[in-house]
Amino acid sequence: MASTDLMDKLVSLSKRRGYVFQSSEIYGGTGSVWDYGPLGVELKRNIRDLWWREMVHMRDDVEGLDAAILMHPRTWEASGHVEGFTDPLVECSNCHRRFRADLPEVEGGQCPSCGTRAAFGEARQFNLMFRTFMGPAEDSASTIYLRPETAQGIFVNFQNVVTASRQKVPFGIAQIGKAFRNEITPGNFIFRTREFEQAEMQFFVEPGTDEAWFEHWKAARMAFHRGLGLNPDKLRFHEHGPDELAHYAKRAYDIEYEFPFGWKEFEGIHNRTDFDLSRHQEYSGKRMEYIDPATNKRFIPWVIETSMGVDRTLLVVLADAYREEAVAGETEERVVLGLHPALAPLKAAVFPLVKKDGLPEIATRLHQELRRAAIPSFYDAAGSIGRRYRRQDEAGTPWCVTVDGETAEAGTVTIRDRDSLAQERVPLEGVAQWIRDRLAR
RNA sequence: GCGGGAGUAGCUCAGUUGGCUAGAGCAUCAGCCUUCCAAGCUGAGGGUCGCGGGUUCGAGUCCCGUCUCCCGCUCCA
Repeated sequence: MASTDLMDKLVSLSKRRGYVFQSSEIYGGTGSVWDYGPLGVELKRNIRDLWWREMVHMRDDVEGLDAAILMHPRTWEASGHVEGFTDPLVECSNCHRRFRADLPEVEGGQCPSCGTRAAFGEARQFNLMFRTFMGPAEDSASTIYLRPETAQGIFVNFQNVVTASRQKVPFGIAQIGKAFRNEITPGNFIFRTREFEQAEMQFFVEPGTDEAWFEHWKAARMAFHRGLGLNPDKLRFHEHGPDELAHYAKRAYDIEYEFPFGWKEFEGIHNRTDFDLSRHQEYSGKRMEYIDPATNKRFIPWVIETSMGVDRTLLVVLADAYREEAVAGETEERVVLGLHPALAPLKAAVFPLVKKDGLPEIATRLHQELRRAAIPSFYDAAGSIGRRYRRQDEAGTPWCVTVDGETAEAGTVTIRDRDSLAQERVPLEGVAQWIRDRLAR
């Protein structure tokens, strides 16, 4: 399948089935902002929940946090974002490309792209941070920012968490939340948006142990994505060269996925050194040192960060799951979202084979039972049985349970597998357990 | 912000040199049919043709303006 095609198909399927809608569509849409529909919100929750389970619940050395989006403005001076995210840019009058005003060539009056000795015009300020006002009075004293990354909420709470949780270094703090950036070039569906969600963890370590922990988290995070069932051939690491490193990073690896529009990062593992805590110590005047209770050694911890884009991961999951395949005896291909069952918005759909002979009643009861067993289920009696299977294929539902003529006599139903199309007869009262067993795998 | 492309139903589109009440397929909904993989039958809902102005007896169609989206340009999750 042609790759740009695939993106169009994903956008289209997302809207058709209720995964992703464009924001404010009735007003013509808002650039680079997207809403998650009924299935999308479930998929996103599942991604968050799996991440949280692995990063927080399954570990003794990571604590959770949910910090506010609005933070004291000094935070962003300390973090370097006021400086690093505000670039004076000039535009070449010949090729219309923009460049940082402080590039040597530009200062020398030559365009780095087309090489002409071009007129650059006035430098304009590009601020990548969203600005708003704290309090109703619009004066400069109350200007604050929407956080451009969630990490700072963790750093400013470092001492609070140490005290409250009684954790000892090495340990981490994890949180999931929204961040905002006025990207110059948003695009590619939900890949680069101006409002986005991060799932990130800052792991605090003693200086000198940072390299080992970096390797640990690098491996752990890749293992996580493989565990989601993603095609390993489409996953890889990319190490940042010296000129790619962010202002705070000593070493950085991206985890990249081969999207239809190329290999792109959807998670970063960064060695942030002691940059952030040191800067907060400097700017706030508060001690950011950690005192090892065993040795009384004092140090500002180094930080290994894992930062995953939730929306990007959702796009990875959709792109990786989408397939079209021929069905024996049919001209139409079927569209399947082969989502890992743990990610699938609906785990099961329940159908009466036909709308008579009491089949709908039995199916409805089973549907209710599944829901009570915490198995998200969907009841559908509309259209032919094949049509209903196909609808669930597109929704990514792994199992369809059909109540048929044998159900009343033999007490069994069929469970149809989304990927193999195979059907298995299972006792009516054993359906919930059958599904639970497979979800636990 | 700059350059290019595009806006007609949920989707894909048709709509003639301006001319009847703006259509089709798919999708959706209701009913019928149907005992396992989208294809049958009957019916229904859904459009101020992106928005505003102009020309005209008459504008989806022509003119002007405007908005939005998509694609490309020193950003990163």
